[in-house]
Amino acid sequence: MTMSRDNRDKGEPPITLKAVADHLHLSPGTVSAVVNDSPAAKHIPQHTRNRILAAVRELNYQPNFFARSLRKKRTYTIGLIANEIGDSYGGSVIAGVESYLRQKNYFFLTGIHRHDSKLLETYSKLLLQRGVEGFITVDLNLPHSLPLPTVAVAGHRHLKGVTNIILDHDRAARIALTHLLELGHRRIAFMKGLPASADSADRWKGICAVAAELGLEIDPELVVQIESDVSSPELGYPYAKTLLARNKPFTALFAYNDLSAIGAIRALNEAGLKVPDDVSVVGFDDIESAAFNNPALTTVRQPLRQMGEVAARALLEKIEGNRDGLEEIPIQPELVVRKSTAKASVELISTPSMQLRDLA
Amino acid sequence: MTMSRDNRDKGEPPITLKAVADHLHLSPGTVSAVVNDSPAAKHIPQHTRNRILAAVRELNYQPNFFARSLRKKRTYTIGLIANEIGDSYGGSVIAGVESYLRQKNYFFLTGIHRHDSKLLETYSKLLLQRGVEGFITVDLNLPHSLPLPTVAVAGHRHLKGVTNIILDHDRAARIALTHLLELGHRRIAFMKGLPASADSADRWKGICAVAAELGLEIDPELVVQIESDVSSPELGYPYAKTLLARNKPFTALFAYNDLSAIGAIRALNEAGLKVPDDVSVVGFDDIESAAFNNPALTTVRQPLRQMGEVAARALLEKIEGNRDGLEEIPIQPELVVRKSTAKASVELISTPSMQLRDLA
DNA sequence: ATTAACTGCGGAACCTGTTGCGGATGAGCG
DNA sequence: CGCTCATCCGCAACAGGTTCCGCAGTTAAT
Repeated sequence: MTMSRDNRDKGEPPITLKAVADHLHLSPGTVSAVVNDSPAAKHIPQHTRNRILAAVRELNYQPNFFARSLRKKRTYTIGLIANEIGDSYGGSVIAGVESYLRQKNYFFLTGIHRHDSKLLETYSKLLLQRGVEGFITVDLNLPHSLPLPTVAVAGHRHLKGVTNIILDHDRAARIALTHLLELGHRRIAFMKGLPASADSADRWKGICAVAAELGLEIDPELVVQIESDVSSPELGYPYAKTLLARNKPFTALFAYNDLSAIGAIRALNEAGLKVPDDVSVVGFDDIESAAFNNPALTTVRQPLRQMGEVAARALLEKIEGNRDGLEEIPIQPELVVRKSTAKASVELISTPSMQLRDLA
Repeated sequence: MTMSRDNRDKGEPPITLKAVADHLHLSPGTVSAVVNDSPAAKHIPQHTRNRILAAVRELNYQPNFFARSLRKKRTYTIGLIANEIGDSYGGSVIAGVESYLRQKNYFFLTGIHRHDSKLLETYSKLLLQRGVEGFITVDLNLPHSLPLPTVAVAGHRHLKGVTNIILDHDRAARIALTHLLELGHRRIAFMKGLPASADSADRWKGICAVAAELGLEIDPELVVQIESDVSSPELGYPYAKTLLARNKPFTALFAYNDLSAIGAIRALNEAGLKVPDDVSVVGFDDIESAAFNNPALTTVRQPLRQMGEVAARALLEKIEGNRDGLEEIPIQPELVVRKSTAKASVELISTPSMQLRDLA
């Protein structure tokens, strides 16, 4: 019944360095030197090397990772601190990190804090104990710098030893707003992101700067602040409702991200407004479902996966080069025009589209 | 310029057990016993314990994880082998795993194989070297069992020592087909999943069995086999086109999963068919974007996050209890009726809806 | 008054590799 | 033949904990 497998206790004992050495009537030190091709092996003749390498293969010797780490103080492991692992933003970035680390034979341990700042502290301690050699944070404003090389994806604070991977939010605002202006939109509504989301402040600053430059006035009544912290389109739905309830006409909406754009479209449809006929909607990120939303979303693309790869590469350079590296790595966004934006209809500007809803 | 931080070489030396012991004029062994509250500490009086614990706090002693692992042969780490980390299916399961492991102070290392079977072998070796104590696989048919306790999410092979977490595909087929039949659908098209996806075979078996039982005939011409391996709605789009090209009328489509359903809806729309007016579509999984698709997707919900949690719990029980555990843990699906299914229109059955397209 | 049992803790071995130092061996040279 | 030097490799310390054994000293039981 309780037939224990006892993989830990019984079974063939693993092949240790000593076992290989005994097998060859050599000392562990010699075998170690050859296996690692260390400077100490300078004077080991080829003949002996071959014998050792053959035995290593024959016995299928696998060095004990922990013994090695203990001695060398290298773990080839980094800590990845993110808000969530299953959402489309974090998931894409993490996939990028993973694929770069894989090439370099590194692994990562995750600390998923779900915006709980206490968890953040706990995690950084736990990961430190586990010997990570650096950190990557995703969509997080670090309250203070960490005691190891760090790369922050979408981090904005300038902290000692932290490299920020940041999108060019000015350009992002410029391409999105120019697109909407060219389509004839003047009354544009905006969503501001959750303050806990690292990009929120900069993205908004970019929008304000570019709007001023382009002569576009931002009506405070057409701006809503997102307050909830979910990573589903539920993120945009209630705030679009709020916007509609203000009864101020608008012909376009620049959402905080794709999720909130999709939720907003749902709310607009429910109010009897068609996208893009009555209202154009622009998203942000270009997550996978953006292209397959109905209507397909016009959005500002962030190369999320690539940002993950760049972050991983920058971190390994800091770790292995033992240098501080760049303080900032800019990433260029790109406008992807799909079906959720169209020419502003003139009538709707004079006859506020809101009234359609009021009649219904 | 090249001011090296050298966190690894310089800086205060970390507090070791020996440092604490010296500070207290005790031996490392004694301190260790108290810190771990081990049986050896049975005879250590409270007074001494307090002294030790106070010093530990005061000096902020953090045991070296690697030294500990080396000696105890426990790592509190598991290996997670999945196809992809950033997609909505894998991401949700992984989020569930993470949240359970977190509570138990375990971590996980990932092996993302992207359906490359060589990578799978490489990964299981690498993870083994890194001392993982068990494996969780996600959406993968293991070719052979692994030398450690394993839990397979959506695994179907019966292998020694492997616990499968599987959805009740019979029930899944029953609730979906019953729903469609009740709406009057008789000509139902199906998508079969990629053979590399672990659920494909069982899901199809369930559909065939239940269809037979309910007296529904499956027309082979209304069945398409998915052959591509992407995790975006692109997964369904071309296959829905194929289906349409066969020119066989159908009033409903049971897609392989939500992604393929969303892609299929796009293809149907492009062919001039309205969902659900002309064709009803049922998805599978209930990923986050299903609810916010337009039309909102009727789908068979798999509690993915919960499946991840259950997998993690089952694995830790196997590891810590040193038992084989259950061979199978069934999970119940649930039908979520939204807006992509509706009554079959009678005319469309007699006048095949395909002809609408042919006229256009 | 022995003896046994218990208390409190030190010492040493062990886990598995890595590394600096130096010993042994043989060849070359004067 | 003795000396030097290069070659090849073993030894032992070390990384930081864990755990078993057992020594003293004290207390309780016989």
